[in-house]
Amino acid sequence: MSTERVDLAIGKLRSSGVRLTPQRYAILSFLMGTTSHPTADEIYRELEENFPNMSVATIYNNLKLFKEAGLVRELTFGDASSRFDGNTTDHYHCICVSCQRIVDFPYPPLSGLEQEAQKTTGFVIDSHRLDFFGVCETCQQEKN
Amino acid sequence: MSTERVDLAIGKLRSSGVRLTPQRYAILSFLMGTTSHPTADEIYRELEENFPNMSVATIYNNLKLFKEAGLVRELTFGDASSRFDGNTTDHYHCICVSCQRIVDFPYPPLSGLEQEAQKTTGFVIDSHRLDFFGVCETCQQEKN
DNA sequence: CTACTTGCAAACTTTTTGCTTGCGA
DNA sequence: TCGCAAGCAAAAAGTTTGCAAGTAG
Repeated sequence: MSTERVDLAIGKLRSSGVRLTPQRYAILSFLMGTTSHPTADEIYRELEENFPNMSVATIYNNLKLFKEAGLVRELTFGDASSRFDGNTTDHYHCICVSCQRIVDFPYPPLSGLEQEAQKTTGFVIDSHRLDFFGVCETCQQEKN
Repeated sequence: MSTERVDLAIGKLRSSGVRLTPQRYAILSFLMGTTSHPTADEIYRELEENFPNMSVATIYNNLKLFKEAGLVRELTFGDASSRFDGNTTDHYHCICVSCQRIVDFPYPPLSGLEQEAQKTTGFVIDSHRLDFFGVCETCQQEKN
């Protein structure tokens, strides 16, 4: 992918006093350039080659920073570590219960349902998350 | 709440060779009788009074058992430990981003959307989870 | 130059596991 | 009695924190 979106995001960060370091750039650009929804550890191993001395703490620090800046989303499931999604456009997720793969499901947000939930519960809702669980195509074939 | 639903659930368990112990019964009946979506530790502290010697491992073992039997659902969020829901009827959740409270939002399942996701992603979907994030009524008032 | 960041290691939290004793059926 | 379950403690896994040294702006 082009570096444009990454540079734009980094620019946004820098305007609020955040510094640009090679590690930070690498983490963000890896996340924004993949649809694999990696764990912190997967990011760590991916970047290890280029940053042999990088520590996991740096990964976590930056993921937290990106999350707070709204550049990245954290996805958690019961039986595993958090996964991170550098795609913040509208979409939901399908999770394979067999191989844990996460696949994007692009779909317009359920705004009507948010309003419904507001009415029913009295909450002021500002976001929602929808995950589907099932078996991916690859794992379906392996069953044969 | 009445113990009927609990007894029914326990009966279902027992028919598959699972024994009824006082701890097991207490954990399940507490979960089925609350809408507070407690963590394992909260369950532990709640039952501590009646079972001073109970260990956390017992809580976890039983929660796992209940989950596998479909009597209980596990809810996970990024920044905290798992929460457990003894209500397995159709509903979604609203999570307060301020006080972390979880409130049920009864709503018929989005079966149409499951089919849509199947078509788009090639998954065979068998369930989904929908969470709304926002501010609950109590926390809205505290802001004033 | 001076904070912000990194790297490192230790600490912490949550959950799981191994093993012995206890107890439900 | 027999085998599942509880209790206990230690281990595992993921994430956070404190601090010294490095570096971006």
